[in-house]
Amino acid sequence: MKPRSHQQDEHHLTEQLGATGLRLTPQRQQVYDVLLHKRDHPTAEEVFIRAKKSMPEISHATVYNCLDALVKSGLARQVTVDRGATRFCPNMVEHGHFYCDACGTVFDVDLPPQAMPLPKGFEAKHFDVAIHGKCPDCAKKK
Amino acid sequence: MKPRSHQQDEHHLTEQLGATGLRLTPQRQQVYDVLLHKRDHPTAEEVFIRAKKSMPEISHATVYNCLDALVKSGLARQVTVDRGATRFCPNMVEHGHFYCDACGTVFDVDLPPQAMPLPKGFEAKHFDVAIHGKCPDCAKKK
DNA sequence: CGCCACTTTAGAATTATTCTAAATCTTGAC
DNA sequence: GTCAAGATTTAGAATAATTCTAAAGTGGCG
Repeated sequence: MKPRSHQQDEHHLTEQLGATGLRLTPQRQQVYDVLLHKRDHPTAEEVFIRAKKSMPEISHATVYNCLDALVKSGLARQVTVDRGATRFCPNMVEHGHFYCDACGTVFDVDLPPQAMPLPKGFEAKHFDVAIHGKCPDCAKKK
Repeated sequence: MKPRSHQQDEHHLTEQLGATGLRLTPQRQQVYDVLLHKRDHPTAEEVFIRAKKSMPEISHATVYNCLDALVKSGLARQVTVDRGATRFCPNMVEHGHFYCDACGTVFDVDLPPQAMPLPKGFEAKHFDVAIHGKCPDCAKKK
């Protein structure tokens, strides 16, 4: 993976947001940084808690707003693995999610290269693959 | 598809629930009937409203409880297509879901026959594929 | 400078789901 | 059959997740 300088990152963010008619704000930057920093598919609530550490005044609604902005402009994905809270992930490469029912960890998994065969007339914009089961560690412990 | 008599249905229900240590109750029967009757992937709330029509005393919590029971015993699937409410579907054949972002309809789509390639050690129990886009009707209208 | 559109904020409101405690029903042991 | 144990249902309260609202803040541009 190519490393990217902070300036390049910022430029990238501005570009992507701009293309959707949105601005780069300190809050959006911060929320995005949180996602990049620890890629453990945090919930909105977790992002809120982490973001507050370096930006204590940030509000709950802003985090939701920022996450929406990032998702809309293609900088993050929204991942739903179960009935609970929605999770977020900055990995934009086509991939699925494996949810371990035992420990709750969410893993990124590669998607098969060939596309999903859809009936004629359907226009797919986005695929969301969630796999439930046991991760190697928990499978062993069983 | 083979038609099944009501008695056979009931037997099937009892069997499936029994295997999970659950009983067949009138409420569970009713909730299952609702799912079978109109296969439009209703939310728990919608199931509740429909179930009340022929069983007015049924309670909110019971519908959730029954849906859980059906999902646990392999009689229904829980489908998450977006941030909103969870939906339910009695089609247990391996399939994915296409969600039309324009009209909100959820369609069942066949899944490619080959399995998802998982990294070594992972044990998959259940796949959940949600595809977002436009259904043929809405794609035309655009 | 000053307007206008975009954002953020705090907190209220809404929506979705789960919990609780009491009442009811089933089943199996006797 | 009768009774206790355990499962299930009920209404409503409680919690969790998300969205809305109104007011204040920010920034670029004529």
